[in-house]
Amino acid sequence: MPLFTQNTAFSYKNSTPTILIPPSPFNLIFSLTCGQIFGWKQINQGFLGLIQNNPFFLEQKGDTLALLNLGGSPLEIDPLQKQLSHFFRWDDDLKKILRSWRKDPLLSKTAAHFPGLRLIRQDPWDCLVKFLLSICSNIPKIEKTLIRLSQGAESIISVPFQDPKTKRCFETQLPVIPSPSVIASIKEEKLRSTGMGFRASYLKECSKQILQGFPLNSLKQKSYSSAKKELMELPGIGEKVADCVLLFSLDHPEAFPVDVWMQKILERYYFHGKSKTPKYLSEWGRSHFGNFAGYVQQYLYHFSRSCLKS
DNA sequence: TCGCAGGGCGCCA
DNA sequence: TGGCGCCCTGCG
Repeated sequence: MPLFTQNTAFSYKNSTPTILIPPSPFNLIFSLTCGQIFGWKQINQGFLGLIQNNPFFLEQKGDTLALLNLGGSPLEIDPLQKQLSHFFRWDDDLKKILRSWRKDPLLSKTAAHFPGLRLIRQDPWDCLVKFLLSICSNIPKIEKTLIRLSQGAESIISVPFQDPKTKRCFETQLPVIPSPSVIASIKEEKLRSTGMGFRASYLKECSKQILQGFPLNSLKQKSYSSAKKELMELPGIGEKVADCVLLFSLDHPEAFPVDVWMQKILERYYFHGKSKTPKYLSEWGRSHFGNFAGYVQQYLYHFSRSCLKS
């Protein structure tokens, strides 16, 4: 059985949203579609997804953010504001970060392309699982696997939704990542049958190690290099996945994940087309761009994928 | 039918 | 240290 099911179809138009004033600059669409997070469903200009396993519908209208809490229990505005602020890293001074890019023509260009793109602070276990599944994969495939995994673990959340334009009602399924203890108890063959293939052994072994006391959450308090070293001792976590988990969930905004898209744009614009290894580029990125190299990475990554496909 | 892909790993030179 | 094949799956 799903953990949570609404009795009546949720209609955005007939519901009263909570209005929040996000800091400027902030852009919901860029922040949720730039590739740093999986599992959010875009419905017209809004998004349906989970924050700390509670379902929300978010829609930005100019300088305000309309938010509908689709969870069972009502939430008060102050804790909600804090939750959103934490999730979207509204505590980062993005204006200051962007000002420091002025001397770099490429960064200035990307900042103009995606105004208000913010890093998101995800749950560490959630983030680790999703980036483990991203190894040699793509977003549609990852999302299918997440649905099957949470269906198998009976942790899926179903939200009936009425499209405000077409009036059509449909059920949206939002996958909740099963806990390490649940995943560790699932047979590897069953994990494989969700479509994750060879990643199943990585996921199961990571779950076991976390159950045995691997201090995932406390890596926030460690230095970037020692946190990364520890993370890479987990099976299936290499340079790139470790940097993604550090950047998107463990409060290390200096992390600089380098995948094929980042490699392409960095070699082209900073190394005159000369070939460099991902490890070299990741270290270069951190030392060249400094404490908030992760923001540079996200803007360059999104720019590379959106504008340099050819 | 086959090659490929938003890595990681183990093997080998 | 770097190059290579393999790992699952889905897609063109």
